[in-house]
Amino acid sequence: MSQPISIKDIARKFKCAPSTISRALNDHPAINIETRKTIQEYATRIGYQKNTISLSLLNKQSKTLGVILPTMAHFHESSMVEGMEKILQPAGYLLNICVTNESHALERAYMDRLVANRVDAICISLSQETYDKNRNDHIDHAISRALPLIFMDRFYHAQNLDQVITDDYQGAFLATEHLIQMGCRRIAHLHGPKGITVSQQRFKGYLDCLQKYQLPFYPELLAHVSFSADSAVEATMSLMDHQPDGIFGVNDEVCFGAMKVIREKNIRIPEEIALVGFDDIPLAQFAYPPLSSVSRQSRKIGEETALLFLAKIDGQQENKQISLEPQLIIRESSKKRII
Amino acid sequence: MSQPISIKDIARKFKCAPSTISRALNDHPAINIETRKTIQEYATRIGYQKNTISLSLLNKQSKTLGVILPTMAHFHESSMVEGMEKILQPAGYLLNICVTNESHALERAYMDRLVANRVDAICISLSQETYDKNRNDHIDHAISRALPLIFMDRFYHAQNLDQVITDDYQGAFLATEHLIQMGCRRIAHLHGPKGITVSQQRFKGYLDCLQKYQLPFYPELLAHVSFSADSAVEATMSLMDHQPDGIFGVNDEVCFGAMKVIREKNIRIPEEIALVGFDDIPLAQFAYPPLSSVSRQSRKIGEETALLFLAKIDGQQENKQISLEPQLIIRESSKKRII
DNA sequence: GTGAAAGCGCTAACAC
DNA sequence: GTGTTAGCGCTTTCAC
Repeated sequence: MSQPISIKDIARKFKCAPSTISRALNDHPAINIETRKTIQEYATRIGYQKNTISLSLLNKQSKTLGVILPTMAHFHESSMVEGMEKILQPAGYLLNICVTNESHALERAYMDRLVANRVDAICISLSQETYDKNRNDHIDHAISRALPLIFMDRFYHAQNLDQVITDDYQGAFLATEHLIQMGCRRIAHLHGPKGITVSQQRFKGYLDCLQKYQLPFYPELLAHVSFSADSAVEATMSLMDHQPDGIFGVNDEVCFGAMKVIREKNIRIPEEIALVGFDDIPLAQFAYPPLSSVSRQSRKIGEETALLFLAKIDGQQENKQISLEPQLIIRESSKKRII
Repeated sequence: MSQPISIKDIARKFKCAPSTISRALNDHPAINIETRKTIQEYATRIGYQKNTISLSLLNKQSKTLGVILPTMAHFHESSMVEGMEKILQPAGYLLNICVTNESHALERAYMDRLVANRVDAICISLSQETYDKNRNDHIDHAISRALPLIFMDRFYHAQNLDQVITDDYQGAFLATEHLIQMGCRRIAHLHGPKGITVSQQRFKGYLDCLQKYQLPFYPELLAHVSFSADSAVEATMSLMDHQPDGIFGVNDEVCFGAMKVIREKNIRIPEEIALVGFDDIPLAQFAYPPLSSVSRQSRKIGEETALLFLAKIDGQQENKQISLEPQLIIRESSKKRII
């Protein structure tokens, strides 16, 4: 493996000092303009690439962000990443992406590694295990390091930190309210994994909305699922014994699972059971029937996170909590024809 | 922003040389076992984290891989990444993920940046524009640098390089053959974006299969789509004028789009039109009716890429082409009841 | 206008 | 068993 070309190699070629080459390549005005051009040309020709590692060491900034995510294989997470890249690529930043698979141990390990790598900030969506076990020392540790830490999507209970989240509570409220307005009176909820804030907030929004409209909460109309369509099959089956006339699912995938079960029982959607999901994945409108959903602007979460980071390194001191408004998208799965 | 603790700080504390601290932290046998323990304990207590940047500079390896992808928001790509992480995290590698959005310019920019960052290898899934414009100098340049370069998923036409791909041709052949065996005689194809190898290979598999079974190829049964469900709507509409009795879609998303159009025309699936997609995304089995699909083991592509990289840095010289077998998953969307 | 030297944080070869 | 020194690739201050 041939060694990459260094500034010294070029200096030897031109019989001058490395510092001259450095200046020339950085367009330093002190260097003779012609010498500059010649050197720059030569450098590109032989394929010289600055070693940014040495610069990181020197400048104490790596121009790299750490991103820790519980998973990657959902539209929501990958959209967040795309949103971040959109803003950060032009700003010269690279992303170190780490998938924890909801494991606390991996989250810790990645956190340490990112710190060791001297990333300029860490953007994190906490793993379920971290919530479950309530083991936050790695988080507190990072905070005490004065390493910018931005919570994306899933928030962390602590005095004002930097966070960019969607208002899951409000989104759930909107979804439930819509079902009520469509005439549903026995609204079931496919509850996400316990302990995850996202699940809790959506459940809370659902509950509070029922209460506001003075509808009773039936515990038998609650079923737990993970975030997959698969997990919703059994859960929906169990709900079917209790005649729901509406279902609010913790995300769109579980609604796809529920719809399959409902169709197979020859129950009509939305006439007999109306459905609303969450996330508004691209396939939601291609469900049968097209699935109503709460959009949480996944891409925007990524963009806002990136902008928040840029503001921070630009000297912004105070921490900021950004909460994005969810948007209810109404499609056939919930359009009961009522007066 | 408080400076991170360095080995020098610890040395000052213990009134000894930095090298002693370095040795102690690395469990060097020469150091008194007790001193070692004391120093290690102290280091963890005050939250010392080795600066891996300086190590990268020293060892000329960054323990980081560059991953360049055209997009991130599809099951296939994000699964590949998850597969890579699964293998590479335990091996101590971090991933620099770059999304090109199918843009050649971004691909170049990212490539340069990754080289400048001295990543230990680059795993790339080429952008459409790179194929279209046939501008490969950035690729050739990387190759000439002796920087390990692994082509994932979308391959590069050149003498034996390292590549991990799925046999798209065979997958398409299987899908088409299955439709023929189900009695389809006028099989339409939703052709992916022009120029992309994946699209071309699938089209070729479809064509060759028709030929093998001596079925004519009807140009009017070909429609072009991007990889989204949305793009398939118009394309499928245009196909409907030509009475296809089967559709092979370039991926599952476009089949979701096609199915919506077909359902709205009250045409029965699979009786009148049978469908087969590609990728076997998790939602395929929750389509209405459940969608047959060719699985291309996305996660495994990532795993194999990671393993190939590990083998390479372990000294394996020859380049390797790994082609993963696609698997046809038959569901209701293509199960015509025939004798 | 250009060179020499120091230093970012760490390790390893070489002393003692 | 521990200290000294050099050096990874680059920039920058200070000379000249």
